[in-house]
Amino acid sequence: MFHGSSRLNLDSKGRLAIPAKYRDELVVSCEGRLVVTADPDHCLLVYPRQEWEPIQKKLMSLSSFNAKTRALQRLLVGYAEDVEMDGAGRILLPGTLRTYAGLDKSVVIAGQGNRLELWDEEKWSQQSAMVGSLEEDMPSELEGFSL
Amino acid sequence: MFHGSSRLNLDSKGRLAIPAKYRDELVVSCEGRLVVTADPDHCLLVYPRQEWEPIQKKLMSLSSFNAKTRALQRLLVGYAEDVEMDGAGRILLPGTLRTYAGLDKSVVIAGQGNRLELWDEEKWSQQSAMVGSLEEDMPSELEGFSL
DNA sequence: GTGAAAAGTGGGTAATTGTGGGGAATATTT
DNA sequence: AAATATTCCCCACAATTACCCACTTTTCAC
Repeated sequence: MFHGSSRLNLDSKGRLAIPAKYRDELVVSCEGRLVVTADPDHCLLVYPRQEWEPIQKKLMSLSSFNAKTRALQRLLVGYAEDVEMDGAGRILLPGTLRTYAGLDKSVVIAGQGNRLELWDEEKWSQQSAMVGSLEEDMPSELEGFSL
Repeated sequence: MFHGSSRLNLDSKGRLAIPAKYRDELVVSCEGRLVVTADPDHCLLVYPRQEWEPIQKKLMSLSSFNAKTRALQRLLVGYAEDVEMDGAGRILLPGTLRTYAGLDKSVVIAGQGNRLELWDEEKWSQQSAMVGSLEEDMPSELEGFSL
């Protein structure tokens, strides 16, 4: 399970050096074979390959006759790219994904359980600020849940 | 299962170079024999031939006494064309289909499980943006589903 | 503090992939 | 039958990517 975040830079070729704290786990769990895809909130999701596969399967098994579902399938599956870590523990982020998430240089990588998330630094700050007032409009799932 | 997308150009003759990452799979699964057809969302669908056949069978087995069904049959089956990859891994897109999907030069090809989708670049961006507010009106199928 | 190891950074080169077009062969139209 | 357009097969150039090596900075042990 991934957690914690780091601020780091993409290099001039659009490569991302995976922080050492995640690297070992990734090598063990999937030999550096990852899937990167787009998230509706305009960040990128990074999964070990075998974590991703059931998700894609599930997604594509949904009915095609609902516009929201189709849009979700197209986004998540359509953007999902296989990538592999190079000898130095880096991955090359495909241009389409970099564009989608507005990543240029300064990014934040954050562990989120079974996946990592990749944010443009600016967007990450806004996102952090957005939690705001937790009191209102919390979904009912959270009834009785305490931190 | 296909996934991931590329931005590429049709050449002046209306040919599409299938990206290398899909090419091998297509050669293995159907020796480059494909079926291209129209999608209600004004993109094109590209199936390996043996993936398409059961879909067409299923479609034509539906009752003809429903206007929506008839429209769907006419679109999908009526536009379906056989195409083959040439030596360089390219397919020639029939003019009718190119017109239907509004493809001129800049297109996006996206893997969607058992098929590929072909979009005019502009339309693809709009489509990506459409996921928008995930919170509202998600189909009940997605209850309890998490990424 | 000093040295050794690990992590982060940058770039060169070769191979693969994407793109464009020439021209022969085939089909379509007049 | 001639003229026109379409499709196919080929080659050539351009762009991108994979793979490798080298250097700098940080971290940690002693």
